[in-house]
Order: sequence, then structure tokens, then C-alpha cells
Amino acid sequence: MRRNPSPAAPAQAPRNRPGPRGTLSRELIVDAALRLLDSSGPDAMSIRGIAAALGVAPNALYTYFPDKTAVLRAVVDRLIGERAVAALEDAGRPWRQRIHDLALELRAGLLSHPGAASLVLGAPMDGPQALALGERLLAVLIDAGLERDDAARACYLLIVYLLGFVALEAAEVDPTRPAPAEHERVAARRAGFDAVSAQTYPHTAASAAVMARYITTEQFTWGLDRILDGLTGPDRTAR
Amino acid sequence: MRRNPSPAAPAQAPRNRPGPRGTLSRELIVDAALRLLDSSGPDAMSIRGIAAALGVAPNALYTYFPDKTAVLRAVVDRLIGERAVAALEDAGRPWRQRIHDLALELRAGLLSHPGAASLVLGAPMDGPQALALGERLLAVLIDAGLERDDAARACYLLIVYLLGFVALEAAEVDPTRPAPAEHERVAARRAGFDAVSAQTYPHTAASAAVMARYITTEQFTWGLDRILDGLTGPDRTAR
DNA sequence: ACCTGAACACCGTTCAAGT
DNA sequence: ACCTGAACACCGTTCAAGT
Repeated sequence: MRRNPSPAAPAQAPRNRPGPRGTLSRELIVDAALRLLDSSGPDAMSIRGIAAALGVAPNALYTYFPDKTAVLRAVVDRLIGERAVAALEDAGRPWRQRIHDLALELRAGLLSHPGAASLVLGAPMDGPQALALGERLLAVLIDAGLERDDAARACYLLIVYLLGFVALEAAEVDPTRPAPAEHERVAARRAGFDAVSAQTYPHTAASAAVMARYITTEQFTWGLDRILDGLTGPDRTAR
Repeated sequence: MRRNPSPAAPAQAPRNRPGPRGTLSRELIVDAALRLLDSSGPDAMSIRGIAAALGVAPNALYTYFPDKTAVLRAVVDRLIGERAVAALEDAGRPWRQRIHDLALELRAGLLSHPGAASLVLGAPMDGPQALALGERLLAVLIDAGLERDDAARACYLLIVYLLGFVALEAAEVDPTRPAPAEHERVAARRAGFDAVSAQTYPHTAASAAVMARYITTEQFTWGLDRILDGLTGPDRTAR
């Protein structure tokens, strides 16, 4: 432990975060958790591990979070807000494209932390970043001409699809090691589907080539387009 | 180290099992895990907990499963196969209705084990029951007139939606206690959305009533119908 | 092959205490 | 209010050994 540089006396600002030994904050804790997640996988994101990374006793975290699930939920909310929201801002472009951009950006952001993808569906989407995402997506859908109630329902439909897709996709990668290229993951899946019995699962065997490509951008956007078609009818605004 | 003397009574008599001391099997282990899950939540589904419930040493399970994640994956596959598949069999009915039945049945089955819902998206859908489900869903979609490749893509789209929806829905219930009625869960959500600031989230605040109902059968089937519309055009095949 | 006892290297959380 | 040391009640997994 080094000596305290004693920052210029706050004197009047008690609303800041000047704890007696203000070395910690919710932000710092989430930062450390995320670093641990990326370097060593979700199991490393333990209270004790985070505390050790911060050079602090494990129970110090309980000043900022009531329990471990609260830490995890803060990590998830950070992940949701990390990208994605900016993609919706460019209001000059067609709404379909804005939703595509959002979806692709959010997927890329979540897949860059594959260890956390299963956490995203494990807690309600009620963090501040999740709310902000919903708000903006809702605005785009209303822009697109949907009635308010339908827009709200469509918003959830899209979120469920997007997060569900990413969770299932991320379940296939080892969060501990650098992500393999798409074609490698597809090849691994292909080998798996080629091994299923054509007798007991004839349709599955016949579609092995397509199923191997379930975890691709192609499948992701195909599904997204079918959903958008279902919401507004086949694409009449572009293409 | 002291331990709690638990009066757990291992009451089972599978005498017909092969093996020198055939008191155990993969099936029995999954059974015990599921009982523990329902009675005490996902955290109770530990190797040591399952072993104790079976009246066996913890490491005995490693004869049947290589590690804990393998046990969890077997539990998930059991859950997927537990219901759902029968619903697709009645080939006399319109395909839309058969898919509806499947979806509702699968959702009901998974929600009856809320503690496991987040596990379902956490591992690839490659168990035998998952394969069987995919095979039959694929058959229905081909029946519906979709071309083979589109049917395979649609199959995944539907699975992702269905599992994603259930996972997010189940994240809102405490797996330890009996599930509250739908209107109670909606009321709790309603209170949450009423608390969001109408200044910072105007659309969200305006749609609070709809968003409170995200976790209902109504929203689930609405989303399902929009997806089916996107796959085949608005319902013209209801015959 | 199947199962046990013992041990290793961890967990989350609580409590009392110090500042 | 913020943080620590120590402890409690757990974990998953491995190893050597017994049957």
C-alpha cells in the first residue's frame, strides 16, 4: 500500500465519492470483473477474484453490492450499453437499416465477451443501459410506422431474438481462449451434424450444411429480416 | 471440519442395473438433480448435493459424467424432451397450430423448472432430445411448404425465439418458491415500469402497460405469430 | 468397473473490529 | 462509511485405495 497523494481537499463536495479510503467504486469493480471475464472466463469472475485483482479484501465489495448476483447484473448492464446505442442515432437512414446496425453491433459487442452471454438472459433486462436500449429501439419502431402498442411488443420480440441468438452462439465458444474464426466454428458444427444418424433424424441429416451455419451472421440477419417482415410485411422500403 | 448430519434417506431400488454395485446411473443422477433443482433452486444442483441426495460419495458421480457441466447438459436435455415432442405428432391439424402447441407446451415445461431456464441457453442444443425436437419441427415446416433450406433456417429462428423468451421470463421468478400467478408477476413489473422517469425514457413510460405484459402468454404467441407471418406471409393457411 | 476417504484449492458471505 | 482478518459452511475435482 502506497502513501495517499491526498487530492486537493474536496472541502465542500460531499456528494462526490470521497469515502474515507475511496479506493473502490461500483465502476472500478465492474471494470475488474470484466477484465477477469475476458482473460480467464466467467468462473474467474468471483468475488474473491475481483477483490484480489483490485488489491482489496473480498468482503470490501459488499460495501458497493449486496451480493454476487448484483455484481453480475451490473456487468451485464455495462455490456449492453457498451456499444449498440450509438448505432441507432443516425436518424437519417431507413429504419430497417438502423435496426440491422443495432442488432449487428450489439451482437458483436456481446460476442467479444463470450463468457457473459449466458448471463444476459439470466436476469431481467431492467438495468439503466437496458432501459436506454429499449427506449431507442422503441423510438425507431414508432418511426417505422408501428402503432405504439405494437411497437412495444415488437421491441421485446427483437430483444428476445437478438439475445437468444447471441447466447446460443456464444455457448459454442470457449471464453478462455481467443475466439476461432467463423469458418472454423462452422466446420466443427458440420462435423457434428455429419455424425447424426440419417436413419433416426433424416431431415436433420439432409440439412446438415445449413445447420452448421446456424452460428453465422448470415443466419442472424436472415432471422432478423423474417421478423421484420412479420412486423411490417415484406421489405418494401429497401432492396 | 464439521458437517451437518442430514437425514437424507436414499429411497430407490434399481436392482436391475448392471455393474458391480449398480446403485447409480446417468438417469438416476439426472432425476436427483432435477428434484434438487425444483425443491431448492439451481445452486442446490451441486455435485455434492446430488451425491448426498443419492446417498453416495460426491466423486461417485464422476463414473457417469466427466464433470459438472456434463451433468447440467444432461439435465437440460431431459427438460427439452420432457414435453413438447408429443404436441407435434398430431399431423392432422394445421401446421400453424401444431407449432403453436409445441411452443406453448415447451414453454410450460421449461417454466415448471424455472431454475433451469438460464441453463438451456448456456449450452449448445446438441443433446439427443434437442435433436429430436429439431427433427420434428423441421418436418412440420417442410409440411408447411417451406423449402428445405428455409425450413432449416426457420427451425433455428423459432428455437432461438422460444428459448430466449422462456429464459428471460424465468429470470423473473424465484426458483426456490412456488411460482406466483401471471397477474402477480405482471403487477410487479408494472410497478417497476411506473417508476421509470418519463423525462428520460418517454416511450418506455408511455408503454408501461404493454411492457408489464411482456412475460405473458399473450406476448409469447403474438411474437410467435409475427415470426410465422414473416416466414410464410400473413396467416392464409389456417384451414 | 464402481465406489470411498481424504485432501487440495477454491467459493460466497457474515461478523466483529479498526479507521 | 469504508475496509480488514478471521471464520463458517460450502464448492468441484483428483488421487490412492478397496471391492
